[in-house]
Amino acid sequence: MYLRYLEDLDTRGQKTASSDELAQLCGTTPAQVRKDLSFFGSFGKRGLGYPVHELTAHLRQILGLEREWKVVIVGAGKIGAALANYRGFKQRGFRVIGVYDNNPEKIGQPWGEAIVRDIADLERDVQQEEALIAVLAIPSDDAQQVVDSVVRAGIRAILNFAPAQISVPAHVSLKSVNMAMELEGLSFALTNAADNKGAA
Amino acid sequence: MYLRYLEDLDTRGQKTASSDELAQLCGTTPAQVRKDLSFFGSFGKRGLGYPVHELTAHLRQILGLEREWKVVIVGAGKIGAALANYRGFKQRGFRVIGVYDNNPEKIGQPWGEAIVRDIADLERDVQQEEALIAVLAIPSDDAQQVVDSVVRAGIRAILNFAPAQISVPAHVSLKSVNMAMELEGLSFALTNAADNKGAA
DNA sequence: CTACCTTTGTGAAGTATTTCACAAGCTGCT
DNA sequence: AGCAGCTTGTGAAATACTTCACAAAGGTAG
Repeated sequence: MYLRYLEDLDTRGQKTASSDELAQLCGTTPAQVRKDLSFFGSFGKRGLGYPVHELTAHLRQILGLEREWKVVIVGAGKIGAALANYRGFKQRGFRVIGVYDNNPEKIGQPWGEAIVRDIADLERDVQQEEALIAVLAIPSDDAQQVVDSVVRAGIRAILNFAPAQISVPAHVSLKSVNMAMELEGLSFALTNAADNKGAA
Repeated sequence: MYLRYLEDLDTRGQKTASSDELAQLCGTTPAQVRKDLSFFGSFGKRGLGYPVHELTAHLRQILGLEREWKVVIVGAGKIGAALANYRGFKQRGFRVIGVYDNNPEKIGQPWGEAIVRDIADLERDVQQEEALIAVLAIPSDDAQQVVDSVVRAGIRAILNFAPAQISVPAHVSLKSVNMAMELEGLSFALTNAADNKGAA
């Protein structure tokens, strides 16, 4: 989160930013900003604040965004399309090396810059290309099966959009995004609106 | 999260579930499950576990899913399409009353069951229909402006997919989903893979 | 060079969350 | 009915996270 706002500031040519300023941008507190950043090192100058450009570079390194990550997208539906189109990925060093689906009508169709491939080739391609990240945008029923397959092929991290609980071995990182659950969280907030506060 | 798995169990006809079982499904601990549920009441039977069907009903009520929520989707791009198509919403009581865009080529086009409307009508429609939830799937630059507009019109909760920091008055709930940030989290996990564990 | 203003980095204090552990309660079996 | 085997609900302990508050620096103006 800090990285995003620091990049904005950097683009605008701002040289330094205080913990106070970052806190306001990120919707947190100055003390929080300082504690967070100090976990990774001592980047600021007392009396001045944090050097914007330098700190973005540090954060990029910490997050591992200096290198290029090869990503496969599984599922050529609407969510897959939204992701493949998302130019933020390329900018951040996430290169989509393939889009896969099991629907014969979709396989072979052009799709942005790429062509939808047969999910049967997924495991082989991941292994050959040494892709490390997979994005799952497929129905829940198929999710675990695909996960097992890409894990066999050497995937190390999975971003899951299927509303299903998925299990992975310890060496694989998993993050799930469930849109229905997000909306339900809002429903809860509205229903119990007594102490309702706007949150980020 | 509990609700999702309880519904699964209910569909499969399971009558009761222990905190142990729920914990395994949800990737947490039995003590956590019991503490969480006990916050809202005493639903379980000692020696038996939690009555699946009854508990789902309780949770739905707690989450405010008994009623219907009117939702507007702003942005008729890929993400908007993914959301409008998502049948999970209807099932959960979220009724999409309109899809809006500012692109003249899209306005008037059929779109699933609906027709894309002019974003200029958004504020009026929200007010007339008394929609309380807005989903934002638009470019970052326009986000805050649209937020201000729908807030004026009476919106009470916003689910934001634009990678922008948005501010809302205290009586409006806001949830943001940022896909680039999710991937960056995975990048961090892979980079610092020393103590890398699979997480939900 | 000194006085003064600003802002970091960080122990300590204060909150919040998670886990432990066990009494109390339910069911079924003999 | 009494016992045995589970499982909840919950104070207390342990752990994690956030906020406070202030010494230590860096900068600036005179």
